[in-house]
Amino acid sequence: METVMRIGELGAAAGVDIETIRYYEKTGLLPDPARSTNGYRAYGPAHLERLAFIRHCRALDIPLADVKRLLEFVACPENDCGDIDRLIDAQLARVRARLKSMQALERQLASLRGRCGVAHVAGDCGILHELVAAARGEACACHIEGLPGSKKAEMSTRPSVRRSGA
Amino acid sequence: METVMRIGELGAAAGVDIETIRYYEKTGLLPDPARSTNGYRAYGPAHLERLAFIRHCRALDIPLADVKRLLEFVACPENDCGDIDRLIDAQLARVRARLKSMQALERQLASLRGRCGVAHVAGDCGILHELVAAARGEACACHIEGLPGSKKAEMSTRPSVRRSGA
DNA sequence: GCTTGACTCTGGAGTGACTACGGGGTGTGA
DNA sequence: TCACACCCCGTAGTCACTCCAGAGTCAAGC
Repeated sequence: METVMRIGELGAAAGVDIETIRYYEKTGLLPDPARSTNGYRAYGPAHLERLAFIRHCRALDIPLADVKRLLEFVACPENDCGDIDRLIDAQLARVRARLKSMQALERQLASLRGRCGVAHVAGDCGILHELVAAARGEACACHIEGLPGSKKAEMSTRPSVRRSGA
Repeated sequence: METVMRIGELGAAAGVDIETIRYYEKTGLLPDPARSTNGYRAYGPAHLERLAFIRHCRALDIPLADVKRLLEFVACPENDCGDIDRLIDAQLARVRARLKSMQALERQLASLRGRCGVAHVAGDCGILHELVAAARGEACACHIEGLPGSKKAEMSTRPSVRRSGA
């Protein structure tokens, strides 16, 4: 059976960019594969399984450092798994906190968007007025209920953005 | 009136780290301030207002590039504000998409966590079993309803993590 | 006058998880 | 022989900060 794959095939099989695969290798998440005579990486099914595991964890937003720890548990099933519990708990807590602030965010933006329906001049734009007023600390529709970011809410002095995942 | 602030005072007034202020200056979001004879930055109330505006936008998870555009609208109120609408709409769409996937994520993790209650050995850990099975593409409790990351959901081949904001 | 400590300056590097690029080598079908 | 797709490697860029080293400034206390 020809279970040996080159990097492009592995990537296609797992739905992962080849640059990402090389990145995982470089950072020690994927073991160095064998090489064909021409120097091409030669992967087997074990690599595919491991890569799929990593991507599943990443889909769960588990940081690579934690994925690494989980992989160690997979490799050493005799270890105590209390750490796994704690790891997942911590991840769940992170996600829930983030979720809460995202929901607040959504309410704020939805409220903001309602301010400006028709095309006109920026000087009259309700959105812009609202943003400026909010920055001044005046009462604004989107800060009705002590939302994160109002000035120093419990969540973060440090908001964070990702570029749109599309 | 002594409305002139040094960077530390501005930071304290706006609740922003001074490194962040310098970063905003370097990237052109905040104009270069005047300097005292000793070379220290000297800020006025306009800087504080602008900084507060930026932070409010960032609390709404608006990327700095978009904040820059909003600031241009603030500076030129005679411009057409249709772009503001679109900008906020796009931001709202981003946030809603992200929210949806976060909710799915939360369900997945919560379901995962339920698999392993008592401390034992990793080889028997339900969480680990579930993760491995899911990576294999087998039916798993957390993928009941076509969630992102299952293999190539509409959302992203590219999950993304932030370190916990605490 | 000297020290201490808090504050400021600059430039540069590090973070996480990729993503992109440049310049080359390899393999295959026409 | 050629085009073209694939692969190699190393490096740099992305975003929004965050941290650091090494140096200068300034007021208060001794």
